[in-house]
Amino acid sequence: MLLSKSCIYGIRAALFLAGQKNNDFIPIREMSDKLEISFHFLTKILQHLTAEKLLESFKGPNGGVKLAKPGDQISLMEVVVAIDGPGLFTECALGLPGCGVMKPCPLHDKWAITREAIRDMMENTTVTDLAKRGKEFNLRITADGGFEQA
Amino acid sequence: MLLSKSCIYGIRAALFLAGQKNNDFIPIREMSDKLEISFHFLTKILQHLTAEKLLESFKGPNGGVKLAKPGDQISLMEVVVAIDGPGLFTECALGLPGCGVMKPCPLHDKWAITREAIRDMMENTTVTDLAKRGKEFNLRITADGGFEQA
DNA sequence: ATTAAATAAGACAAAATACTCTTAATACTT
DNA sequence: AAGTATTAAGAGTATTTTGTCTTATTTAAT
Repeated sequence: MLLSKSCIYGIRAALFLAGQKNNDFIPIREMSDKLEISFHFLTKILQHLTAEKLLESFKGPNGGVKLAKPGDQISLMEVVVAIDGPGLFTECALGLPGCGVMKPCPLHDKWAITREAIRDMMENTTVTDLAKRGKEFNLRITADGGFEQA
Repeated sequence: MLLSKSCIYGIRAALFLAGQKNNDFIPIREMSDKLEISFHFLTKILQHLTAEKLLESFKGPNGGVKLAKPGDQISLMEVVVAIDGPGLFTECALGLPGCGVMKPCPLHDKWAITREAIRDMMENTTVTDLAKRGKEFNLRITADGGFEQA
């Protein structure tokens, strides 16, 4: 699997936030309901994204989480790195430590190219890109619903 | 992580076999020693590859495993699919069931392109390709050693 | 036949990941 | 000040993945 489940949940949450009209605090409970993700689990993931400065949170009534900066300045890659770490974009496909141009594995060259394609795609895709697209075509952000229903 | 550890071990074992002079049965113990992989764990993985018809095995003295067909007819993708399943090449990056052109997620189009790049690379790379390259430049197939030392 | 060399199979253990629950802390409302 | 809505934190559980160990089975060599 390319991304961990935590990471996928984090991305879906970020898209949800990027799709909001104005960047108000949204309660995690609302997000967990609409995205069909366990509240406590999602909370932990969002806490982590808050610690990583991608989100801001606020306690108490009218509290919740929101994007810490405009969604068109948050790339997919940032979210992935924040949750799964940078491994996908840096590590050897065969898991050999220190694999690189100096000490490559047989797959190094080919994988380096493919890895860059993944990085390119994720670096050049912002959460706003995806949210806009999602709203325009009512694309799915949950198993069943469309983007707006979420 | 792109590939599971089991899958990585399976690939490294396949490269080891593809790098042999002649396609004789090689004892798993020899492979586990040289590749620095736990014997029993590697055994389980190779049993699986045998069940998937990518390897042949033989019991008893002078037994072991060998490639079931010429290494230039075994793509990296076959090994990956045999161990990790086809998910990497077919599934939605956001894990949404049934994501596709009919019911896409916001990432679908971009991921479909990247996914094809991964597939292309793995479909067009054979274990012999990698083994040849490994032998030519003595590339690493273990954490420390070169290809031949393995 | 006996022994030794090997894979096959499956139980078991450990570690990582995914998920749940409870309690604490914070902030708004009345 | 009290009550309520919310995130924060961390303990606890379940599942999956990874890894170990033991026993059975097959085959060759003597």
